[in-house]
Amino acid sequence: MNIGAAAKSSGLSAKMIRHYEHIGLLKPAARSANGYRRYNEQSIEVLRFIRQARLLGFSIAQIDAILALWQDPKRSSRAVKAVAEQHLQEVQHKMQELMAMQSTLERLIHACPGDDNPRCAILEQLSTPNSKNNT
Amino acid sequence: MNIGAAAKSSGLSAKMIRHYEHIGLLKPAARSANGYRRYNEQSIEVLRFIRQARLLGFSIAQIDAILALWQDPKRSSRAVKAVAEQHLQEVQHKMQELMAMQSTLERLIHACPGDDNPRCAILEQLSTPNSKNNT
DNA sequence: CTTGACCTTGCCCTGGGGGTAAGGTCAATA
DNA sequence: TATTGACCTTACCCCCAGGGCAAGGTCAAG
Repeated sequence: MNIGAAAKSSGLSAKMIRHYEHIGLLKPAARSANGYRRYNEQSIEVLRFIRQARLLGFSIAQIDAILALWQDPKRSSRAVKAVAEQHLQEVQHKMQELMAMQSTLERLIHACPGDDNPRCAILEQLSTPNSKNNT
Repeated sequence: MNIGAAAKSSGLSAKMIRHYEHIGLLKPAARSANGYRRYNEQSIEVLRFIRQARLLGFSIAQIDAILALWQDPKRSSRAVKAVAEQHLQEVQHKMQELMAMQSTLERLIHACPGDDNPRCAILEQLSTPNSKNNT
């Protein structure tokens, strides 16, 4: 399997696969006589694993850790869980930031008439930095 | 006022102020005889405006648009509202992605024993790409 | 006169790749 | 046989929104 087929089969792009190899997330792929990267079923499984982890929002560094655990038969599920919990906390932190933005934005949008007049609650809030962004 | 005082007074960093000038979000600041950037009360207001908008998550491009509207007495609040609504949609879109990640992560973390054994629901999910990520 | 706090520009770094260039390879087709 | 088109290779710059650091200029106080 060349990189295109590996990409199609894993759901990653060829660019991502090369990138992951370049930054050390993947071991350098074996090469054919013509220099093409070669992939087998085992490497496809790894690529799919990475794709699933990316879809869940894990960072490359976290995937590096989880991947090592995955391939370590002496791992503890505790170690895996710890990475996932850390990622969950990051996700929840970002969600809270977004929720705060959302509620402020909704309030401002509601308070802005949205007509032909220049008067606009959004601009007024942005130009008065002393308020406390309540909902 | 030099850039350090302007930074302190606006809540931005000096680096951000230079960056905003470099990318054209800010008009080039006036310079003192020694080459230092000079800021007055008007420019501080602009910097504060930008900071408030960044805190709400607006992109630089969006701030560029809102800033132009802010300084245009013939603006319509409709135009401002449109930018805010677009940003709100982006925020909500990201929130939905994060919420999907969150529920899947919570489910997997719950299903992972977190003990000394290698068996781990998280790894099992990541290595089986055919599931549909239900809550 | 020197120290320390400013300021200047310029360059590389972050994450996670996308886009494109310039060129090599391979199988099928005219 | 020649050529076309789909692959593959490396290498470079780009995105966002700056952070960090270097090397050097400037200014006021001690």
